[in-house]
This record gives sequence, C-alpha cells and structure tokens, in this order.
Amino acid sequence: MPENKVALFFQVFNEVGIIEQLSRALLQAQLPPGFLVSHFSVLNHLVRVQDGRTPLELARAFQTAKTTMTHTLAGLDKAGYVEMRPNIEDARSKRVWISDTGRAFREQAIVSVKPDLERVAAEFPADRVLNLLPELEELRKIMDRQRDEN
Amino acid sequence: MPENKVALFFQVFNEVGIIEQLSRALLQAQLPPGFLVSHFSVLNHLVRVQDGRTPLELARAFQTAKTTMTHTLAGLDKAGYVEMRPNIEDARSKRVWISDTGRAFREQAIVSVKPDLERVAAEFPADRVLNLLPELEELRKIMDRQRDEN
DNA sequence: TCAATATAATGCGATATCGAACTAAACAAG
DNA sequence: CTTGTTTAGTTCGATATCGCATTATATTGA
Repeated sequence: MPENKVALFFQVFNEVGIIEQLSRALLQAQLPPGFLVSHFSVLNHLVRVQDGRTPLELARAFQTAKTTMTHTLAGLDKAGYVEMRPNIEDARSKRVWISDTGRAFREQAIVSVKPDLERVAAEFPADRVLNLLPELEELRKIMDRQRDEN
Repeated sequence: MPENKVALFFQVFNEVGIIEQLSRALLQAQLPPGFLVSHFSVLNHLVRVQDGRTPLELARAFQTAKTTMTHTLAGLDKAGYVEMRPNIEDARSKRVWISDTGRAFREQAIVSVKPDLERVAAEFPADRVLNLLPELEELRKIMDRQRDEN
C-alpha cells in the first residue's frame, strides 16, 4: 500500500472523529445534567434493536468495557429509565428492559436536537447525506466484521 | 423537516460514531501501555498543522476542555515527546514543540496501524474512500463553523 | 459424575475527562 | 495610570471509563 493510501484512510478517520465529536456535543447539550450521550445511546439501542438485551450484548454493541456498561446501566436504572430483570435462560446474566419514562427520555432528546440537525441540513442537503449513508454503513460493517474475526 | 430527515441524520451520525470507535480501537491497540489516542492525536496535530501551538489552540482543535489538554500535555511532556516553552508574545501562555522522539513515536504508530488499514482497504477500495473524503470534509466544516457561531 | 475451564456480572483501583474556581497576565475604558 | 474585564493555564473535586481480580453459574470433557 502506497503511503498516500495510508494517509487517505487516516484523513477519513480523522474527519469521522471530528464529526463524531461535534455531533456528540450537539446531542449532549440537549441532555439534562447528569446524563451523557452514553445513557442516551443505550436507550436508543434498546428501542431500535430491541430491549431485553443482556449487559454483555450492550457492551459489545458499543465497544465498551463490561464494567463501563455496568456503570452506565446502574445510572439508567437509578433514574428509572431501564429495569434489570434476571435472565431466565442463564442465572449469571440479566436482561435490560426500557421503561416508559426511558422511552420518553429518548424521544425528548431526539426532539430537542432536531433544530440543530435542521441547521446542519440547511447547509448540507439531505440527499447528500442519503448518498453518504450506504458507504458509511458498508465501511462500518467491514470494520465490524474484521474486529469479530480476531 | 420531516421525521425521516431527522432519522437520516441520526443514522449517519450513528454510523460515524461506530466507525470512530472502531478506528480508534485499531490505533489504540498499536500504542504502548500508558498512551492513548489522545496523546497520538496531539502529536499528529503538531506535525500536520505545525508545532509551536498553544495549549488552548490544541484544546479548541480537539473540542476538549482546557483542563484535559493540560493533562494530556503533561503526559507527553513527562514522556519527553513534547517540550513546553514560554510564549514570548504572551507571558500567560505557552507554546508546545514536538521532540524528535515524539516524531518517532507518531511515525511508529502510523507504521504499526498500516496492516490494519490494508485489511480494511482490501474490502473497501481506496477510490471509494476518496469519494467519501470531500463529503465528510464539507460536513465537518459546516458543523465546525456552526459551532463557532455560537 | 465431577473436575477443569469458560462466561456474566461486579468490585476495586487507576486514569481520563470535565466543570468550577483560582491565579497571573493582558486588555480596555475612563 | 488604574481599575474592571477578559484570557491562558492550572488546581481541585466529581464522574466516566478501563483493566484486573473475584464470584457465581454454565459448559466441557474425562
């Protein structure tokens, strides 16, 4: 691989990193004190994918250490946004269920960040985002799979 | 803005977040114990942009709190990878210079991650990355500017 | 059957990151 | 000048995240 190819991937990952930080900041700014994007992300995952996930599944989904997920879930549980129930199929494990207030919290966050997204969309049209999406999806899938292969 | 537009931006930022985590993990895995991507990123910035930056400039460039940059720079200084000198133009301030060992550290990290990038490139061709880059750059610039406007 | 190994979650200590308060220097207005 | 305000960096306390070790349960294999 020529050096400019390495540099090219580096550049893209650099841009991705900056966009991640900026978008994270937009969402974070809309969350009430004491709640982080990590909390939102778990709730969002439980809604989008399906609740009843185990903590370990969640940790894997977010590439985070198990202990971090324990901590994040404790916060969500304390706030009443999730409920931790025993896993009937495995007594070592638990399953995480989102509550109605948890769902409301997630929806409120999404509504709150809408104006920010509109401001971005005003300059970067949705059709360009639409073109971007499948490329990013495939890149993500490739990297995700390669990670699992190790 | 229709709901699907909100969802579209959400999706893209979600993909971006996952790619960021995966690429960060690849780089992190190549760094010696005690060094994080945050350390590498600062060194990389000093090389790419120019060294002699002030800590505050660096903090802004990375969207991080000033105190975080103080901490990161202390680690780099302790390792001998940067040198902190007084800012002649402003006695409150400092300027950060990368050392030869700091440059070597950065270069080594880049070399080490090359195989990982090659593995990704084998499945996601460079020309697609090349198409992605300007779009991401523009999206980043827009979001960056909008942040400054507030 | 049961001993060895693997897995899920947690407890604990270390470090990263952050926000608030502080100090010193620079700047601005009178 | 000099006094009030802003700015650069740090200190300090709180919390997030991580790695390692531990406990409980599950799985495997002789």
